[in-house]
Amino acid sequence: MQRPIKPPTIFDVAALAGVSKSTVSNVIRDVDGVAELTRTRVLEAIQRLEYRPNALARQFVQQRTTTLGVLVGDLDNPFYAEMAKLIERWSSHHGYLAMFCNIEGDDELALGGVEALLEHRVAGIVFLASSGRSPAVEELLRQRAPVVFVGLREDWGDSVAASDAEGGRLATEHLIGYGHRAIAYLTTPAVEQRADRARHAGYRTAMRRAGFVARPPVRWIPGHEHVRIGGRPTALAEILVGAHRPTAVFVSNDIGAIALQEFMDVHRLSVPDDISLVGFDNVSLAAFARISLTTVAQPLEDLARLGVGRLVELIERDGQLGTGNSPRVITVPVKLVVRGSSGPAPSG
Amino acid sequence: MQRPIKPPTIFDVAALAGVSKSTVSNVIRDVDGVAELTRTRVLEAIQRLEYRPNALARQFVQQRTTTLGVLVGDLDNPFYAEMAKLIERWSSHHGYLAMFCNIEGDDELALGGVEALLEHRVAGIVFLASSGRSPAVEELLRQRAPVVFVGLREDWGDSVAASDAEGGRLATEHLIGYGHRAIAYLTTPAVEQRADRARHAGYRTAMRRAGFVARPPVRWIPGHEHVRIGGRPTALAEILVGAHRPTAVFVSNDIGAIALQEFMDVHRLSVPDDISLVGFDNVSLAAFARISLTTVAQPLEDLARLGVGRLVELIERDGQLGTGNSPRVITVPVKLVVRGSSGPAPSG
DNA sequence: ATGAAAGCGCTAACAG
DNA sequence: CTGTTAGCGCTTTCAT
Repeated sequence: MQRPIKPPTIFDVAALAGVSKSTVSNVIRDVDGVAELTRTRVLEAIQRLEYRPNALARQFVQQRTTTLGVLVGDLDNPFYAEMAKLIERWSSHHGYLAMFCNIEGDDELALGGVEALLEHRVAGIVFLASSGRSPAVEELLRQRAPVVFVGLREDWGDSVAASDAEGGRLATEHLIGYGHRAIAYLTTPAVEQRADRARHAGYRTAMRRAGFVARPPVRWIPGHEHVRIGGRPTALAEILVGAHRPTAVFVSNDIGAIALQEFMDVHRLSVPDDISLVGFDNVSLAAFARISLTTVAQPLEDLARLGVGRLVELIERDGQLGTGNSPRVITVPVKLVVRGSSGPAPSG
Repeated sequence: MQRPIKPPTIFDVAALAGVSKSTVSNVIRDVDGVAELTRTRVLEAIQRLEYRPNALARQFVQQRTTTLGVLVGDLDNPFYAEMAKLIERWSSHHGYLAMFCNIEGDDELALGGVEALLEHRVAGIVFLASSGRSPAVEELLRQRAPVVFVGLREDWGDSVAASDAEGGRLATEHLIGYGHRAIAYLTTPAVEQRADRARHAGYRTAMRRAGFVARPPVRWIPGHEHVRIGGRPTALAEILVGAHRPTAVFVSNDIGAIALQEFMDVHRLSVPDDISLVGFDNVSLAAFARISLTTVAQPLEDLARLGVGRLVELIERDGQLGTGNSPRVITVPVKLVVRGSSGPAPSG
């Protein structure tokens, strides 16, 4: 473990092989027009020295990197963890290395993260979470790094996301089909604003079509005892048992739904007998027998593949996306996965 | 969104401020001995141009980066996801950016990941999972990147890990305290070999002390219907109901334990009435009412803090860790968290 | 088919 | 206190 000695450079290889740097470079980059004999000699020298090209130098001179920046909402949330993994996989599939910044819903962190990524001259940035406010936005726009939003929408960049509104509608219609009419929509900060609104819009559509009254979103931070409706704080327990209590709740994300289920468990309320629950995302957790959450499945695989694909496209056919181009919006379909957390409305 | 135009360089700033590059550099690096007036002028120019130092160039010339490579076992596993998040947090706390490689238990991927990290001249590497085989090992050793293993041990580098053996002992003693004597040890590939062995050793210690017979590890890949004991494949279901069935199982990791719980649920076996379960890790999931897994808690926060701390130490006081130094091994304590998945042994 | 040479943006001596 | 200069390792014309 003797580190002080510096790694060999292209020059060392050239010397050992008895050729010039350029020739070595040509061999490395696999340009043709190198004599077979020379090539072998160089390759041998590379082996002997355990030469490893300095990506820094290469990227520096080429003025472009093969690194993608990824802004993640919160790796503790399995939805993000699963997405992050897939993004990484597709990045490396395209020959890019992924650099993650976990922003934990914190705008400061997000800004710092973007800053760092930009300084490292990442070739592009994947947003798995929006920074909420816009400073980072402006940074990026002007700092001209290609950007793609995956799993959410922003109007200043390309995005690949599921059809949230349709998901909301499907979830709600499913509950309506079970005879529910007092259906609430509950959301948590883990969901991006846009997605949240779209899911609620889908919910409203379904309710309206069925002739039921749509309620405003119930905002909950899992772990807290109270929620907000409009601006008004109310005890969550009260909402679940009060006079206007819903017989079903559509929750904007699985982790939120599971947390709510947990809350109900603790308060001795039955799912789905007292209240049916439907989530959104279909994280792997949702499939466990003990959780068995009915949910709207997002095609994670597609989101990642299309998202990274689009970003790489932007990067590689570089800048000429005419100034005024409106962002490309890609939508992938969702589908309902019915499990045990939803059931018939109590008769009465 | 007009990207073609190149970002401003230190030279542009110098020109605008009417000073030399060095002066700008001095301002940026905050070396003292720059006239207040000059500094302001430079700062202004930086603002006006939205200049952002090129980390690539800086790192290139300094011959050192502020990037840490992280090899993650599998982000789908909440244990790794949680660790990854904490590693990232502590990295950035020390001024380093984290680059993740998700290796999904695949040696090829691991090797490729290490290769890429090395080419990017990362300042150091955190292993959250070992590469299993040793090629990557040799690479690194000779390529001299400081390395630290977090949550596992390897004999060729520093490590920060929980006291696995003690954890195994605690878990087993807990079960023994409940009157169990037919206790099995079950493990899955999600756990590193060393950790696995140490946890099993702890189990054996406890069993021996109590005068019970320790069994060889049951190896299970969650999702599969059969397991291996020694080399012999057997149906998992059979093991759980057969004549020699255990009344308690200590599982080497939470995700495995939860999967086993799931398996039992599906097969209509009760936890803990038929079989008690104890896991290892204490992932956040384990605390859910519906899971309620008794487990051995690893202090994730400490692991991450100490691991990154040690790595940074190695990096910053650079090479002189005498050639023959045996690796520094840091051990953090574990503690048992008792929940509902363990209970008294059936009387009989 | 190979080599020579000019930089990429920045830092770090060293002069002034 | 500020400017000059010599690289860092590599790619990329352009000659040979």
